[in-house]
Amino acid sequence: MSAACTPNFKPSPQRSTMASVVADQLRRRIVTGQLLPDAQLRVNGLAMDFETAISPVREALNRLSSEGLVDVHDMRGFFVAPVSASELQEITRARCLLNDLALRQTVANGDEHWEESVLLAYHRLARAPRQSATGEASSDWDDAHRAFHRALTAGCGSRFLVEYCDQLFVKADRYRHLARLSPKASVQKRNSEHKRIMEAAISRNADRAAALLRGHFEATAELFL
Amino acid sequence: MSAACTPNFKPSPQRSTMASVVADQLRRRIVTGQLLPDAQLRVNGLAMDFETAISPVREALNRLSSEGLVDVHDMRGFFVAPVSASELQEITRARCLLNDLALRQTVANGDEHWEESVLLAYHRLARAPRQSATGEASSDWDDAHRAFHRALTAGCGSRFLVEYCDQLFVKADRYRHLARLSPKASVQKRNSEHKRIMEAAISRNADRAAALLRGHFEATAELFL
DNA sequence: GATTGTCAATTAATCGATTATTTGGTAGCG
DNA sequence: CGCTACCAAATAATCGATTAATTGACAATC
Repeated sequence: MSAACTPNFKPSPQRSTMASVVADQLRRRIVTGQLLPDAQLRVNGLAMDFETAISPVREALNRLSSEGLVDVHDMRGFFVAPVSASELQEITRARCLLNDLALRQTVANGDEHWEESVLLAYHRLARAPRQSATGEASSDWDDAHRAFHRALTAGCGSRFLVEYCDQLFVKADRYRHLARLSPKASVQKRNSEHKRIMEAAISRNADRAAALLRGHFEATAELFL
Repeated sequence: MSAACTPNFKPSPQRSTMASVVADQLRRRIVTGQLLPDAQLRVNGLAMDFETAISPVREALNRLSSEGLVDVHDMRGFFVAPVSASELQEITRARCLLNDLALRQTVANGDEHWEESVLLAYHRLARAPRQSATGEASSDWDDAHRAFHRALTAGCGSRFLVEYCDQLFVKADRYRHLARLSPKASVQKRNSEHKRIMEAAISRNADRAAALLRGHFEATAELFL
């Protein structure tokens, strides 16, 4: 809000660096599958695409490397992180374990504010169009989806647990997008799953919420496998 | 092994980049408390220290930023991540939760190879001198300590869970080092704790191992608080 | 006296060029 | 025919210099 209202006392200096912009863009492209697994990320080409020099691109790639979306091989360059069925199974397993843990803590400890934030996040998700007019996946929906899952676990009291669940969400979301790109992909409406999860969580039914969430994760993984 | 035996067919090209070396060095300095929390990391100064240019230093700092050891503020530079009692409590809590989970999975699933690796890691830890002749903390001991804790959870079958436990270990280890630097620090011998944890784990007593591990984490946190 | 505006010094971010390394192809050799 | 050594093109890593932003000191104003 402040940014929009501030009448630019300082002559609007760059709000963010080129490196940050490039990192955000590349992260999105990797997660949405625009950049395919194992693709080599040539610093020169990317610098031309983004109309910038190579240093900011390298900085961006170095950030993504610690997030696990990009692999660095010293003196050989940067590559989009590979995918595999076994990794997806590991991700799904870890998601089940960690989200189960977080959700139970949350259901036990969550306050009114948590309840409201889950309800709000669900509302926004349900309202967001899943694909844009052109049939492309909507990044608004993606964001709302992520925010909903984050809200679910956010009341657990451990920001690290929330953070790890979120990281796993992003990794799993990449697989979801990749599955969607495959020709035999079947687009399924599954918003009712989110609704049931929300209702179980808010009514403090930990066992039911955890089971639903687990099913939700496994169904997502099935799309790819 | 292969590196040592190879008679340098290629004229020994650089095995690693400057950026990787700097990143490793800085990580160690931050974790051991040589670089104090909130300290500003001036790229120019670091480049002179490491006798290199600013680009590799910036690359290293960008990698560390995604690991949570360094904070980047666009256009304001890089800073050593701050510490706080509340963060340590969150770290400890998350460690207890995740290691408990991992340890129970491991005790249920771990095979012979896992047992042997834990025994070996303990042996190396017990043998490593805790401080060098000059009284400085030994990085060998630190490495062995980390390897031991990693080995404990490594049999759980989820590489992500192992990874997250390891990340939390590093964060907690920074607090341990910082506590050690304080004048009123009391150096305690606590290797017997590791021994008991190992024994409980190998004898597949999940409850006992988990309880000991929890106590171990909380005792470590107490040093700082 | 506190607040705001200006300016120089400092430092961050970016750039273009240079150096070092890998890769892929080809010739020489067993 | 397969293997190794060599070379040239491609590309990764690094460097030094340039540009852009912030910080802190100081002056002007309310």
